[in-house]
Amino acid sequence: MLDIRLDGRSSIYEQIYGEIVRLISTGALAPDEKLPAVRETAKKLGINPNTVQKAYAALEQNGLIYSIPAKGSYVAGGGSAAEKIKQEAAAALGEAMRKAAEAGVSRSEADALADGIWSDRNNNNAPKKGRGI
Amino acid sequence: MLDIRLDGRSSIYEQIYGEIVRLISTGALAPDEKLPAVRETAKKLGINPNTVQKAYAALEQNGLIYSIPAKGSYVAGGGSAAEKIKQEAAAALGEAMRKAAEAGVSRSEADALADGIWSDRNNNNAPKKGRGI
DNA sequence: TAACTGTATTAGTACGCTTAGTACAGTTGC
DNA sequence: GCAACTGTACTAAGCGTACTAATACAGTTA
Repeated sequence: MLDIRLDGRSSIYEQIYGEIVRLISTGALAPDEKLPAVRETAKKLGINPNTVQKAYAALEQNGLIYSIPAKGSYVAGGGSAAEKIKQEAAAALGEAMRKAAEAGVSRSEADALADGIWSDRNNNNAPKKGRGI
Repeated sequence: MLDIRLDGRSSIYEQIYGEIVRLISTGALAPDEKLPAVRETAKKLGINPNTVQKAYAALEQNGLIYSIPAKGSYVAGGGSAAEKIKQEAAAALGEAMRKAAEAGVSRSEADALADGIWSDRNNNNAPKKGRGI
């Protein structure tokens, strides 16, 4: 399930955290779906179970998963996990916009960037506002 | 010149780095203007000169300033420093947009965020594109 | 020559990441 | 009931890195 390559770009537990976040946000992990066990993941990746447990604990602390002792860890139900991830991403986006504006990036330049991200062919949700961003 | 408060939000040299970046991007430090000496800044802040030197070295490595041994450190000329800062901010903005889109943030939601940042009263540069963002 | 400049070296300290070992309590399936 | 699984907790150690400091060096300037 987890497709994690232990390259050195960040710490192991952060990679596990990010990979699970990605799987949740893309829908690959559905709400209330069971995550692989701590020991199983550790064995598959050839790392210490404590490292995986650290990632799971961080996920639970952020409300993205919930764990039941002696049963397993599960994706937070009701879509709340994906919603939290989305809210955090939106907050980070706002912060990046603020810094960009401070550095002199104009709105039309931000427009051009967004054009490349939210390309028209995939823009199938949420109606446009009158004047645009 | 440098208005730096050594609060614990980040390391000292990073705060010095960020403060100089801010001064350059806002135009408070003009191209080819001389920066305060390493020892002078260190003395004013009550820290070790090496800490200031580390910030200056990072700034030079990123092309934002240039240093001449035994003379001083200067803001990169021709506006290239401010341009670099702007480019980096734009790159960071694009990355935040990519992550936000992956997490499910719609374009109209990004629109709303941008409305709060690039508010109309300050939008005095760069013409709008037809369709917006 | 004296006072300044940036630069380099070395070292101490602190912190984070990871591993390892051990243990506990609860659930599940036979 | 028992064995095998589950998450959880704790301590200890090794390792690498980040940060800061103390010191010394070499070059420029007046």
